[in-house]
Amino acid sequence: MSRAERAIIQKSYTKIYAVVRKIPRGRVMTYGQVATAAGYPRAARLVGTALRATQLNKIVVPWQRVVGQRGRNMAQIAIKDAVGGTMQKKLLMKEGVRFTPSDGIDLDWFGWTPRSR
DNA sequence: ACTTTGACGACTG
DNA sequence: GCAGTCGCCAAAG
Repeated sequence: MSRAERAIIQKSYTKIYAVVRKIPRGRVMTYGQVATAAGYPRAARLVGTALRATQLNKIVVPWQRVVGQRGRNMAQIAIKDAVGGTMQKKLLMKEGVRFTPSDGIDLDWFGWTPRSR
């Protein structure tokens, strides 16, 4: 493990990863919800930065379960990061998450919060 | 030390 | 529904 990795992990990212790791299979959380649950109410961007770091540092977290507003997938992730054609949408569908015609997710059904089940 | 950027979100017009 | 603005906090330049 490099110094850079430890440095990043030790910071508040740990809280964010902890939250993400708790998301059950087949459920999703929005960036905003994760930020709030981690203790940063309106820092949705921080979550994005944190998840980005996990990929660069090969940290294992179910990042595909973190989606944008209303469950809408961010276009860039779907296309870009497809390291091997693995898109977030595909991964989620594999877990049983269903998408609306406009690529949205019904958060009332698939959404999850630390205190929901 | 300062500025820009970023897997975002809420609010406004 | 869409475009513009501001807020957040950390990393990168």
